Amino acid sequence: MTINPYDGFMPESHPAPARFPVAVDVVALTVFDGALKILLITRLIEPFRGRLALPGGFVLPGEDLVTAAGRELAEETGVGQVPGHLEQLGSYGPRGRDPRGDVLTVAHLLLAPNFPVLSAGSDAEHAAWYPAGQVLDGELQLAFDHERILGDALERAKSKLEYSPLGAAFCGDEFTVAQLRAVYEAVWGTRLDPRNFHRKATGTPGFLEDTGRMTTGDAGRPAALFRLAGAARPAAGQPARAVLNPPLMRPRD
Amino acid sequence: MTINPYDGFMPESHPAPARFPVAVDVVALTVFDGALKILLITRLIEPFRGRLALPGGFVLPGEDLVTAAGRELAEETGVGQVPGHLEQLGSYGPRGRDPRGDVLTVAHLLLAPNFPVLSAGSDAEHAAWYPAGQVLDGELQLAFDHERILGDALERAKSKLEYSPLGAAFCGDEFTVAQLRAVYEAVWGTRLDPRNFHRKATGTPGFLEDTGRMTTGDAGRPAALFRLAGAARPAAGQPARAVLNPPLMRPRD
DNA sequence: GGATTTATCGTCACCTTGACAATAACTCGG
DNA sequence: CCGAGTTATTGTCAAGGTGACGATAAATCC
Repeated sequence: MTINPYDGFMPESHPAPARFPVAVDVVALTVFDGALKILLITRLIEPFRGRLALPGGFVLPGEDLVTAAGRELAEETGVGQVPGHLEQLGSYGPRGRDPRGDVLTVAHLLLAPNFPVLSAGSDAEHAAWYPAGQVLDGELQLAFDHERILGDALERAKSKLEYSPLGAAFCGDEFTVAQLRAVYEAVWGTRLDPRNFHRKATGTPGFLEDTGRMTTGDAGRPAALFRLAGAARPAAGQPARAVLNPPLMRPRD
Repeated sequence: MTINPYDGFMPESHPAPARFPVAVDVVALTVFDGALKILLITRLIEPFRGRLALPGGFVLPGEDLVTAAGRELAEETGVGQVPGHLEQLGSYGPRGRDPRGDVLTVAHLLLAPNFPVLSAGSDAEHAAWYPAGQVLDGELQLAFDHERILGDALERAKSKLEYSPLGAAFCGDEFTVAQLRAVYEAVWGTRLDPRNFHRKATGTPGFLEDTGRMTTGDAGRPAALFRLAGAARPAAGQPARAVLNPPLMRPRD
């Protein structure tokens, strides 16, 4: 009699389920210096030693997917807590993506304000922000199928900005309309008319909430500080929030 | 010395990755009799014996996710080939969704024309179409976390109709504007003005293509038959197609 | 043949958007 | 302190899309 905690998976005439290593990867995006940045680590072990890769790792027994994604992020950047909006992107594999064998990976998308990355201290890898454009241009090559995942992540991010308030996830708690616009411009890779953007952002009910405070010290006229309105703020981790309706469409050509 | 084909996953100081059974589930949707239907099987084995569930099963060694989803669909319905648009929905678990232990499941979404289901012949389960509304109303209870998955699938389907041409995936190769409208009405659960829908559907460049043929025999004036335009047709399985721009938004209240 | 049914074309008021003018309110360099 | 420069914000206007709904076309049903 073998000892098998999963005997229950083998009722009459059913084959035992195959078991796969399951990984989580995180496409962490942020915006600063007017450009969209992605968090990448330099692999110090084979395979793809020396190559840049998405932060990630294997799901541990007893972990859920989001838990594992948050843990990997924390381990490889030194942040104490997930600093923005984390959502599942999609699953890849298990075939043909890891030379060591079949691995299923569940990719996640993090939209966060710029947060400091402790590349020192993490034992295994250097983490740093890289311009997303350099990856797409082929200037930077990623390990595994991470370029494909990044491509999907960028498309998801672009479309999220259209119909959800998640652009604000790139900003801090309080931000100006111009800062929010800079996010849209960086993610979409286009320029937006400041006046029309201002009208749409402030005119959409349930999107922005005026804090009553203003910026000071910057060049030019002070700007009003906004925060995400309560209706648009993510409720305790769960549901991606309601809709920007009608959407704020990115220019198509 | 143990025999372990995945030794490569254990470089210095890294723990061996946990391995999970990986399942695929399929939320297959179709529209007929003016209502949105979902394909469900009656479970003949524990757990949840006798309960309705999404068709699905474990990923076999050497399979990819979509492959496995297509195979399960074929096994449990008798169809020879995936009859519509199949895409990944998202992954659930691995914790707390199967009483036998941790199982990761990758849910898929199938949007298909009504196809006949061979409930006889499949050895393990009865498959049949059920009104999606009955599940949401609580009249039908599903096994595992399948109600949650169904909820996510319906939301995805609703939003896909807004900005993608995939509503046509519910229709056959050729269809009338009214048939397409019936799809939208069933999925969204709303009535749409036939005249405005007609204007939008036929007026959107790259969406519909007039076949030149007409319906005959039905009550009322004959309708023109359309097909999905080349630009909107899915190219050889891969990319979900371009955008319905501006979108065809569902009425929000 | 007239009633009914369904498809399709038009009209009109309203709203949103893109382009862009005009001010407002600050910093900066002298 | 002053004008120049910079950024924020408020408007204006025309074009295009949408919702509501009238009118007509072309079949089936009795």
